[in-house]
Amino acid sequence: MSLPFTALADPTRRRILDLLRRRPHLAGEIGEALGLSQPGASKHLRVLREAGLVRVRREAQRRWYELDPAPLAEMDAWLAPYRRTWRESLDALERHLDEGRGPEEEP
Amino acid sequence: MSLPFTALADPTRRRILDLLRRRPHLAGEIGEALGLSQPGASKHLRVLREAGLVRVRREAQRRWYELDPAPLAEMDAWLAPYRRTWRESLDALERHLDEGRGPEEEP
DNA sequence: TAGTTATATAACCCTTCGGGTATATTGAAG
DNA sequence: CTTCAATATACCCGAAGGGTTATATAACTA
Repeated sequence: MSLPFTALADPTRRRILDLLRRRPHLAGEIGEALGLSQPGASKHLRVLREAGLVRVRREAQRRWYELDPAPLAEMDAWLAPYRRTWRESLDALERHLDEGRGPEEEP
Repeated sequence: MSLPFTALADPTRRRILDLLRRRPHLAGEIGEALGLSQPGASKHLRVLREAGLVRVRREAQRRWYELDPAPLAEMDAWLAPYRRTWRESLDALERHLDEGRGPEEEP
C-alpha cells in the first residue's frame, strides 16, 4: 500500500503520470518531454512499475508505457475518510461568508 | 504543492494523520500511540506542519496538534482527472464479468 | 556479421531521510 | 530561584533517493 505514496512523492514521476493519463508513451518520448537523461527516465519508470502505477508493452526494442490507475484508486480510498473533514471546513467557510464579510482582512 | 505528497510518503506520518482525523492530540500522545521516541514524534510533526497538514495550538507546555485537511483537498484535486480513468477500468471489468465468467483463472 | 536504435542496469556521488541520544527551551509548580 | 514536565532542536549514523556516466541487453538494419 505504501509504494504508490512513495512513488508519487517525486514531482517528476507525477508529471510522467500526467503524460500517461492522455495516452501511452514510449520511454524515450517521456524522457524527452520532461528533459530527463535516458537512464534517469528509465529509473523513474522502474519505480512507477514497481508501484504498479504503469504497465509496459514491448514492441521490438520499444517500450510502450501506459497508466495503471488501480493504485491511485487505493490512494483515493485512503483519502476518502478525510473528504468528510475538508467538506466540513468548506461548509464552515461558506457559513462564515454568508454572515456578511470574508474571514480575512478584518480592519 | 509537492510538500504534502512527500509528507505522506512516510507510513508513520499517515498513521499520525489517521489519529488526528478522529480528534486533536497532544504531541506526547501521538508519540506514545505509535511507539516513537519523543524527538522522533516531534520531527514527524514538524514535517506535517511544514506541509500544512497539521496546525498547532499551544497550551502552556502542551502542544495540541489538529488536522488541517486543506492540502489533502489539493491532492484530491490532483487525483480528480485520474478518477475518470479508473472508473473506465472498473466499467471494463464489469462488462467482462457480465460476459460470463471472471477475468482470471481461465483453464 | 557488424552496426545502429531503444531501453535497462551498474557503479558512483552527494543529499536527504528516518531513527536514536543528548541538550536546549519554555512554562508551571514549589 | 530551583525543579519538573512537555516539547523542540542539534548532532550523528546508516539507509535510501535522485542524478550522472559507462556498460549491458535486445532487436532491427545494412
